[in-house]
Amino acid sequence: MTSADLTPTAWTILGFLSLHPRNGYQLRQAAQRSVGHFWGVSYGQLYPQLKLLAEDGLIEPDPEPAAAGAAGPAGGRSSRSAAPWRLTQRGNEALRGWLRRPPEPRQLRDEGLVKLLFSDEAGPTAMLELIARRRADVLLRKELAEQIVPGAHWPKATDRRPQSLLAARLVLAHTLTLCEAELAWCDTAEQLVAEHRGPLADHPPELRHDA
Amino acid sequence: MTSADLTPTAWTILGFLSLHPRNGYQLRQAAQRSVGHFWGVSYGQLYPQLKLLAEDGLIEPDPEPAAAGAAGPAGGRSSRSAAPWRLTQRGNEALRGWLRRPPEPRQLRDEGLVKLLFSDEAGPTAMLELIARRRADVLLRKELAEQIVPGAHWPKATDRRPQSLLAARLVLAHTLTLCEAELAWCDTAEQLVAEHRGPLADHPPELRHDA
DNA sequence: CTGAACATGTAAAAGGTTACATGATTTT
DNA sequence: AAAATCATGTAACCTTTTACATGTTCAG
Repeated sequence: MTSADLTPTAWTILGFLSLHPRNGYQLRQAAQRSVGHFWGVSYGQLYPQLKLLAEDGLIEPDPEPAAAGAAGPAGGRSSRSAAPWRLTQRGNEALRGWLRRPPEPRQLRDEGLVKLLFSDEAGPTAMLELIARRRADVLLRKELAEQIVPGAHWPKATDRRPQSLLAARLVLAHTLTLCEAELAWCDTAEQLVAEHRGPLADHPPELRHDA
Repeated sequence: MTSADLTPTAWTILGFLSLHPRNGYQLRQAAQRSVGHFWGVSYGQLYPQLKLLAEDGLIEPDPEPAAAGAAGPAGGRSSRSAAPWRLTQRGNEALRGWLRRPPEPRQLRDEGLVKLLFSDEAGPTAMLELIARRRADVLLRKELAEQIVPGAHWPKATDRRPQSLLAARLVLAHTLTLCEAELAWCDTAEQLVAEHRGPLADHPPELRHDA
């Protein structure tokens, strides 16, 4: 049970703790902010998983010797926040093992797209509504991502800071690229619906999407 | 319990049946092929849901009077296939109601991205591997999508065929657009990792991604 | 005749989300 | 003093996935 059996949520916890120690609340916040749109972490899983990880000896309470230096606006916890967790040696090893294994295939559940697929009979207005809603969602996602500047506010005193911030930048770029592509799709999609509404569309004779 | 309470899978079933009648097996195949990459439908859910939908009077066995016309390579069921289901009037109404309601927010679980985010310490090779794997996945997804021609092989005799095939085209375009964007990201990402590996990267002083 | 594809189901387990419940601390 | 934020947890529910189990039909 030492290394391979953890739940996806548990691995995420280890990952975030590998950047620096935090408590449960901070953990969920970090996850929410930085990977929320492609990796949900809910309280319901978080605390039980923390307990399990601690029992397995993969994480432990941080003695937090790092009260050093400037208690700047970012670096220091104000007076007393709850006990942060940190990775143990074994936790670190487990994390590295996980990172080396090939990732699970990505899973997407996009009800909006499904509705769109079936909306031929529902009419162009319904389609436009789905597209508009999607645009709004993507726009929001993109704006949230743009507020992220990879790595800022890393606690100064605490070590363990990754040598580079390349990874964070790559992930950020991924988000932005896909958001932009999806916005572009929204434009074309709206156009196509509009065109279709007008000339009543001659559609090619034989085709196939579902069989 | 008539209309609003169905599971996501059940709505998908209704959606596909609204295009034309099919049996469970065909249903799963259609779902797999056309929306598999953004909407999973597994056998474990499928048959129980079919039963429930039938009990609720939203679907019923198709009397299949449509043995008419050419028994071409595509149109006709060869000799005897299993009983197909079709939408009832109430099923159709329920479906339309669902289509009008705003969709659930899309949910993504992308372990590859999470691993990438934590792979700074794992090194450039690990990163490149993650990117390469992603490229392969996306490429496959794109190729599968390209084989789809919206609407072909719709059973000729059966009516209920949507007036347009616009919806299928939009969904297809969505898939292709996003695949291409992701492939472009793979290119840049690989480049960035390579650059980083070389000059040892001067990275800007203060930043922030997770806090 | 043999293997592939067709076809339908069940049971168990895993996992996640939501809602509920509670209390401390900090800010207004 | 009240409200917001911090903080930790539990329990029920809901779904999906996976594995198992079985039988038929069709093509080579």
